[in-house]
Amino acid sequence: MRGNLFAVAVDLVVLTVRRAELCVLLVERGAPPYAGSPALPGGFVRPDEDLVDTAARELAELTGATGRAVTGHLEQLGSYAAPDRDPRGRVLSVGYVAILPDLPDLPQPPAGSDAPAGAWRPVGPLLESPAGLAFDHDRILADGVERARAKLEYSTLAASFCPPEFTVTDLRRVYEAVWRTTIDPRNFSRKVTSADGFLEPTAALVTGGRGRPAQLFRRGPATALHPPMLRER
Amino acid sequence: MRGNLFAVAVDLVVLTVRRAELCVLLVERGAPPYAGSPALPGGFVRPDEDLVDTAARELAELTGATGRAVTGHLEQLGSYAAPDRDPRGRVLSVGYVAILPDLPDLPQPPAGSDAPAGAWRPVGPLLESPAGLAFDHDRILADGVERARAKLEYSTLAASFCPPEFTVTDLRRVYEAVWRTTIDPRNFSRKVTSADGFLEPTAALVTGGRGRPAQLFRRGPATALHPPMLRER
DNA sequence: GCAAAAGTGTTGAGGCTACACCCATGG
DNA sequence: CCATGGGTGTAGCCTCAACACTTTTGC
Repeated sequence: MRGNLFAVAVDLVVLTVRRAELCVLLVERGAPPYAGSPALPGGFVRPDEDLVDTAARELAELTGATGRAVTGHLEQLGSYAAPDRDPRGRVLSVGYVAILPDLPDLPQPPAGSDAPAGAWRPVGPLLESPAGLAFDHDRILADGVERARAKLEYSTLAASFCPPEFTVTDLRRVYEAVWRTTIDPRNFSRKVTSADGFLEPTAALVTGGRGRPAQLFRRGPATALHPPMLRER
Repeated sequence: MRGNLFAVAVDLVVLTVRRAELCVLLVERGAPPYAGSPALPGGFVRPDEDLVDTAARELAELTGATGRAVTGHLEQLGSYAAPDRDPRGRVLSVGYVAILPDLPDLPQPPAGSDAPAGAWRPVGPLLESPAGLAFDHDRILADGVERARAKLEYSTLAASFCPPEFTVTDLRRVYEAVWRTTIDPRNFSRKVTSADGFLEPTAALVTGGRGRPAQLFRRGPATALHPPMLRER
């Protein structure tokens, strides 16, 4: 074994859709380096943790997920270990992407936690003028967003942005927000309801809005989407 | 910064196609743990290296790439850090996938190197009865092969398995070997030659085989493949 | 000539886009 | 009644799988 050792951290790209925009959860750094700068939430891997355990623990701390099973998605994005990425020394950061439904009560820090409050920020401005985030988090964020955009095409990941029960329009708004595009509602509806295992109808309808009530769906067992949803080129 | 530190290694899944089979480059471990077992080639990250630099250095040592620019592909696969994956202590391994054309002179160790000789092994038996490899390399291998299989669908990665100039049949044999399937040669030819930026024709033809001589191509500038190549389901 | 491999033409099935049209609700 | 959003029908376009057919070589 060699003498050059690394601290290993996990940083999270937590994504959701709020008000028709793709948003990421950022925290403000309280200590140097980059004190006061916005950053991706993260922390060091503990002695007996595997990477995904660290990611899940961090996510639970952020969302205050005590018991409430968050219906989201969590996957490894990649590792970042440029020699000068952290002035304190050699730190390898493993990025994870988390997808959550829009939980209205999320940005409140759990009472008694030492974690700083997180805040949802639209990703658009962050990606266009990437000057703000600490460390190399601008790049991790960009890679995470690109991963999510790509996976909408050929997987059922979009349902992870939605609450347990949702309408076809809710799902379409996810695609439109993440891809920053518009999709024909009628063709979209036909496509996702006929894709095997994507959506399972419930008995309920949504009333209260204008217009005809919409069918409510739960996500089905499929994870891959065949044929894929096509993004415009 | 915390006191629990990791050694960080890079392990390579080096893939090629030989005799119509997808093969991986394995080495034999010379020292404990797992002395004598086959393993993925790899090594520790040096103090001033970024991860991809370590991967490229390891690959160059394996291929004896002194000057000869290898035309292949190298990309990060993911990180593996289960607490008990290495009996010596806490080791995080970053997997990389490398794609090379079939270089007939590869398994010879470069003279004077301390690296053990690598040997090409077909991946089929390794994936079907995964008992042989050291550490968690069976899983890293499986993940690397799955990455390569998936990327053939929507990228021009297959050309990285070929020498600088190749025929449409060479390219088709790559798909057939990696996917373990058969593809109609006539439809395949039309598809890849009409895909924008995938193949650039050269003036040369290949003679010497039976049948009509084939057009030689170089790889074009495209990296994405639209529309994708479809795998049977 | 014959086998083998490269490459072109054609046809039918199915997915996609675009849009006309109908359904069900709130005001 | 009418605006609004949910959902179905359908026509034209494009891609794909399948396969007949032509081209060009080695033997």
